[in-house]
Amino acid sequence: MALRSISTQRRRLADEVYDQLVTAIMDRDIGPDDRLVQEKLAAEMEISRTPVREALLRLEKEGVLNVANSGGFRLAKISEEEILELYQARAAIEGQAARILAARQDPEELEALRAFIIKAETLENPTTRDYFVANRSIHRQFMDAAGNRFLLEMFDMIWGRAMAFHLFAAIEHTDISKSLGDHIALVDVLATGDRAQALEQFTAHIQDGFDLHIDGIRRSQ
Amino acid sequence: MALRSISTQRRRLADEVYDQLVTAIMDRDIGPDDRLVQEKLAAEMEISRTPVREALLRLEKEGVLNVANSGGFRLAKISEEEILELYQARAAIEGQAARILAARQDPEELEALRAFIIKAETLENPTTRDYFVANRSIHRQFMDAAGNRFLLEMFDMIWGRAMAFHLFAAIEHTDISKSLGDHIALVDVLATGDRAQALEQFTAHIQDGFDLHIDGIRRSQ
DNA sequence: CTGTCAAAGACTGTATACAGTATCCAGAAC
DNA sequence: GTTCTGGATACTGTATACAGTCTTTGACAG
Repeated sequence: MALRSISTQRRRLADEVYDQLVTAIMDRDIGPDDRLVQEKLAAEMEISRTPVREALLRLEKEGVLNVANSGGFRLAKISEEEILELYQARAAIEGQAARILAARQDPEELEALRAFIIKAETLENPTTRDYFVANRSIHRQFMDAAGNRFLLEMFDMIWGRAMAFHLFAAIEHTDISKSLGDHIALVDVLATGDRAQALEQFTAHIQDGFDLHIDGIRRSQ
Repeated sequence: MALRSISTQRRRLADEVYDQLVTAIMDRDIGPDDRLVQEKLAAEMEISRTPVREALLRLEKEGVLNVANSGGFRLAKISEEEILELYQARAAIEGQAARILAARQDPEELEALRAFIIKAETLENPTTRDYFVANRSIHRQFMDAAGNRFLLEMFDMIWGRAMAFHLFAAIEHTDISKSLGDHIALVDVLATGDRAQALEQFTAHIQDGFDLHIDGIRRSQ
């Protein structure tokens, strides 16, 4: 008998702090004007500075936070330029996953993807955030299926940063049914086995997202 | 006029430790059997445990180190499977950069790349490591030219990990002149402006690297 | 009113101390 | 001889203490 270890990885306080900060940022509890100071956060959370410091430095290395010149950390700003770069990076990562999946062309796998998409997009009265979460989970599922841990890691990095930057708050909640058609079409192109075409279509899909995004930003200004 | 800040970022002791560990790994001063213990390293470097801990945790998060079950950190092992994934990720990142460069098709930029390649490959009695470094710097130059900071970040992540894993030690020192032709040909395809073709050729170039690599590993066993 | 200098304050980085947990070993029990 | 069980050991995570640096502010000189 081989029992799995109960907790594969010890949970550190720093991880807890990290998670709390991330959700706080996503929930807009932390805004661009807030200054995050180690001592204050530690006091607030009733722990010592050490784990707080660790979490803050991690977020800084990930590009989510910047050191403020007067000490403390601030939310990093993102420019329109950087948004474009983020989408370009997405296209690179997810396009490659598409190539891999198209080359493999595993019918079972593709069927599972279809099922996943339909399930994920069955939302009642979805908010913008619901839509975002569903969209992300669908795209992540493609990545997961491709089975390359580095690509997956980069995917999470990109989307994590996007969330941190409230990047999708500007997106109008688009028609789900249209999007569903899009995602299913992505599976269809994988089924053809044409790698170049798969890449192209994924890239185009992401490009659509970008256009929508920029449009949303422009209109919200 | 926009003057750059003198010291963009304060240098922390942890960074120093990190760098030392990375070079030690690359120089094989740290092998797969060594156990890295915070206290011992700290004592050896005559500093406290805090910055050492920080550096070790960073390397762990980057996948270079693993926590050993008996405490301390060990070099992470990499499988042949993971090497493939690493190359796939490379293809994704660098292929996208190629698309960007081909789309831009800036003659000056391409000329600069050519010059860089020729300069970088002018090596006398190069060792395997010299070759590796030159190759890396050439590829990085392409990425740099593409001008996407996320792609560049991922590039560094991938190559950093590759170095940490001694991934290129197995590669026989191949004929530089052949490789030079290859790299110049990469610039040529960018000059045509054909994005799909550019992607294809970069991917093929990286595939060649992979084949060589696997071959090297197989032969060294 | 403006510019300069000094002192205070705020925060960080580093060191050290403390507590908890997992591992390993020795000796007892069978 | 093998297996179990304490206890010592080793190492980490967290807290706290200390020292240095950067910013800001206030007073004074021009």
